[in-house]
Amino acid sequence: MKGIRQLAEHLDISIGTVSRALNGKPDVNEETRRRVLAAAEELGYVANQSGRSLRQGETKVIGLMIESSTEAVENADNFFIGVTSGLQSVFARHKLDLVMLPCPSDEDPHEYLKRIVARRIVDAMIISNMQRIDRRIDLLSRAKIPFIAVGRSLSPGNFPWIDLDFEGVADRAVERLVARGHRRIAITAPSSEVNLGYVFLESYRRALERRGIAFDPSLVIRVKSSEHGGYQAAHELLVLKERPTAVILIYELMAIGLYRRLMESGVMPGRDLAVIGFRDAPRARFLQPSLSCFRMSLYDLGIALGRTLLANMPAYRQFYPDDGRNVVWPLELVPGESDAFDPGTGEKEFEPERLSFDDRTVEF
Amino acid sequence: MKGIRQLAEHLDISIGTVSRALNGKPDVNEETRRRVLAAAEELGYVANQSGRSLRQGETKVIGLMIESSTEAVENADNFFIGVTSGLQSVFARHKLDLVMLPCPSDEDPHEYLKRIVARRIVDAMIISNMQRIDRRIDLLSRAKIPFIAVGRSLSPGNFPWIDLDFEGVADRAVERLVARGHRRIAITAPSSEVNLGYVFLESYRRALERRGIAFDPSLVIRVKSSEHGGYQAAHELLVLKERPTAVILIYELMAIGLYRRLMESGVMPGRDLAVIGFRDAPRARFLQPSLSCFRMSLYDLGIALGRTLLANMPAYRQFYPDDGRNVVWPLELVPGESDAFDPGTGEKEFEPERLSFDDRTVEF
DNA sequence: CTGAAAGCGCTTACAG
DNA sequence: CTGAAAGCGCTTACAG
Repeated sequence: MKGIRQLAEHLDISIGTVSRALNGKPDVNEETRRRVLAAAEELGYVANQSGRSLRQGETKVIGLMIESSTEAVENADNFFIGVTSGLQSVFARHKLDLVMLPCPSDEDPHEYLKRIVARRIVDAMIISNMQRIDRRIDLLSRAKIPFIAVGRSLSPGNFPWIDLDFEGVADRAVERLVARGHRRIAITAPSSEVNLGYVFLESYRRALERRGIAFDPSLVIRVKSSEHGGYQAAHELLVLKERPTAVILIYELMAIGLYRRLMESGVMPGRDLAVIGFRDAPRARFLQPSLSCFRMSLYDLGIALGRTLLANMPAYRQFYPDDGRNVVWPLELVPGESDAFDPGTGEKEFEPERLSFDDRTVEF
Repeated sequence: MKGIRQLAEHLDISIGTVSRALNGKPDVNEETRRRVLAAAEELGYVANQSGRSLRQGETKVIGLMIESSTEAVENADNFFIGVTSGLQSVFARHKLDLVMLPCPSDEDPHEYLKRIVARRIVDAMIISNMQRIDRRIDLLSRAKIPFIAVGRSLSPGNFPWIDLDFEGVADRAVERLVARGHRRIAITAPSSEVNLGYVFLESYRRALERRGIAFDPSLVIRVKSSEHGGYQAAHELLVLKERPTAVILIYELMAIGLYRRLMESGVMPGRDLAVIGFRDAPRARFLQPSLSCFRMSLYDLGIALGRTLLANMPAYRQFYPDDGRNVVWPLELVPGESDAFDPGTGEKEFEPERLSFDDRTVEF
């Protein structure tokens, strides 16, 4: 089966009628529609997207830009594939397809996006990994391509975004640690210009301030946002002259590297150092002792992103009258054992289970 | 800037000449070309892809289908993002763009692919997660869409694929373990119909046979190919009446869950049970004791996939005369500490470093 | 309810 | 070397 013309000839009707039948237009005889649908199904006809797009001026495709730099990939930890399901469940209602657009690591993200946008491959974009100043916002605004950003940016202009509640995370983490008596609380921060690093650090600083604790720049450990960065962060903590009694991590995977480096030095998270992680990545769930961290539903975030994006597209706005913009997405604390260390007594508050390899419960 | 017409009017020449200049056709005055290129750059003109595709009958887009079922996602562990870089480096030479097409988890992968193919969104496909019988092969062959599969399948017909060397992995793992005196060697296998499970299991069976060891079905542990599956696998190993002394894992992330469950029972990999893992996932690198496993370059695999795919596309075949099909991709053994256990003496061969939390090297 | 025709933005024989 | 024109496969006013 080639095109609509062949299908029309096969049915001995005009292509216009075939098109109308296929697209559910009301002014088609039901019997005709039935025949058309049956023939299309039988012959496996599906409209060529280029033809449709050219005529309609829209592609029915929405792009999710993914940075494939090593660091971004490490961080992602399936963040995007998780969000994807939620996005698709929204888009499916409107027969919109989602494609993930990986920016080659040797190409400038701005140039890549420019090319994709100019070629009109997609009707709208979802961008993430927002930088402190992110020129992509200006690019998309000028090109009048609807978009939504996963994350805020200092770049001027109003634009729709949804960001994680870094303020809430930092505040609750500090609150929890201070309640246990911690005063020297370190924090990790990304070494790049990614905006969330600034937001998180500023939130941490304010959380300390609210509790009358002076901000100490030496307790801000700048490392790559990766497992290896976590390893490095632990190393830097261990060599600090005045060591902190607690550390708050950014990025889900840092905890794994941090644990490893600490344990190499015989420092046990939750016993010798309180650790609070960020998002509970699937990988991190297997850490021992269990990590106190924050949880969110990637699926629900995907739905919110999808709805907010569509609410910003003229053709779909009507379906999402209540979906505005600029949501701060809450995360829920998942208490674990990693922050049980009490700096006052120098002891942990409770005995984490199954810590020692000698605590055998099955004879082998 | 809208279309080529506006650009042509601005330059006061015909759209045909603009098109030829932009597309590097030889029959264009160099001065004219220079002017066209400059104006396009200045006005930010890029050809509308739908127009091109419709006229040329090709989209210059290659799709990488991704299954977003929970299990597939868990397994992926950034496998695809790793391969993506290699693919893009090949495609970039031909101005081909790569898009990742995530199949919604509630949609049948076959139907999804059918829709994508029929809509002519891509010129060629890369498919993976091959099933024992995989109807997508037939679908793509019939539709005459060039494709390459990451993985073999029993489905009939010749088709290009590249698969990992499961035979080599199984054989070297068994060889290594047998050399250390193991006779009861368990293996994990996926509980699904994914073809690599069958290939791996058969390879393991033959590897045992070559060394005169009887195949024992009770030593085949069927679990989900995920961290949690690894956890379950360890559990099943622990309750076996006649316990194995070694286990070979499939899928990169299983090791993490397996380690956890073993340690909960005081069973130390490398000391009480020999463990050999599959691919050295970034996550698994942080395991203690270090995992003996197999390594490969995802980037190089991506390049090979890209070249082999293009060698199967009429328009690009000429550039890749030497790239055939059906490569079995080798993996390299990375010896670790996890298979140091000697079943004869019941002792490990060497003391894995930094195993005990009491082996402190830094005072805290 | 249906058909004939225009036209979306391109590329490419073809004529000059 | 350039321009005018055809046509890729659709959808959609428009006429009947």
